[in-house]
Amino acid sequence: MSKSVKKFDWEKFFLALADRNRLRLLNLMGDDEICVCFFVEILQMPQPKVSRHLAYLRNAGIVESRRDGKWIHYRMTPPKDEHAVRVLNEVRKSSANDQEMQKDRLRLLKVCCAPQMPVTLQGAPRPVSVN
Amino acid sequence: MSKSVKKFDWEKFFLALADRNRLRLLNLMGDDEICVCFFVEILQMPQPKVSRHLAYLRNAGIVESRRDGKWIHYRMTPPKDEHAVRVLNEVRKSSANDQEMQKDRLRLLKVCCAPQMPVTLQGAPRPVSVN
DNA sequence: AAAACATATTCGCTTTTGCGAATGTGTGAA
DNA sequence: TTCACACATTCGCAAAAGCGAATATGTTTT
Repeated sequence: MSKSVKKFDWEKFFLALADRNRLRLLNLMGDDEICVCFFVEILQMPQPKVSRHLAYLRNAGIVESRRDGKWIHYRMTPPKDEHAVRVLNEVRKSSANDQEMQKDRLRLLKVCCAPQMPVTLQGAPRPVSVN
Repeated sequence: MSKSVKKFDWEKFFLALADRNRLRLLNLMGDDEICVCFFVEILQMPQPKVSRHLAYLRNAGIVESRRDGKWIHYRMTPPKDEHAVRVLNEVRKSSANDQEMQKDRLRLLKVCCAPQMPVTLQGAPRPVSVN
């Protein structure tokens, strides 16, 4: 058993990135921790769909989650492989140039900073960097 | 119509990379031009399978092909998006650390440099950098 | 304890992907 | 022109992915 650490699974990693929904989720996370309800609100997707895609990213080792009472926060986490880390950086840089991705981020900012958040988000914990 | 150039398709790009067969093909190409029969011989895969995966890579804008008499050579080509180019560079660097990928490259070297190539490759044009 | 809430998972279903087998296409040799 | 060769494409099927709907799980509120 040459190594106890399992080899990084590139297939799973790329498969996780091969979906626009998931790229949008990653884009929204950025350097922050965001709770699921925000994804649902911003991306206007049914909650199970969001959860499914987040699970996909989690299984690929791209994001981690943290429970906070009723809420669960997701954040990006550096993959086990250094090259994969750099791939993700490129993805993020690329998202910065993308029309729809920019819109998503703007929507997130607008929603979070609004004096009163939408009904569906009443009481939800805002992303940290927006506080 | 803000731009006449179509946006780079990240989904298709990552989907193309999300398959070990295709990663092995890319690894064998490296900086060279290689003809299909070599892929078939080295990877020990049925020819239609190899062609299908090569077509996948071609459609994603990752490789190009060139006809040379009966033979068709494939080579990597820089994607339209600069970030995608860097992603590919990381993939290649990562392959350099991979056990099976190394074996594949060794097999290629050994087969090409042998005084007499295997029967299935008699007369086939060797990859350039091996000449 | 029960109800309300945020999120995760399961269940059918449709669409897509990958495969081997068979067939098609373009090129050079006989 | 016929054949052989290198490669591409098509076909039918099995496996996997994505989806909405329904349901399950864990947490807080009442």
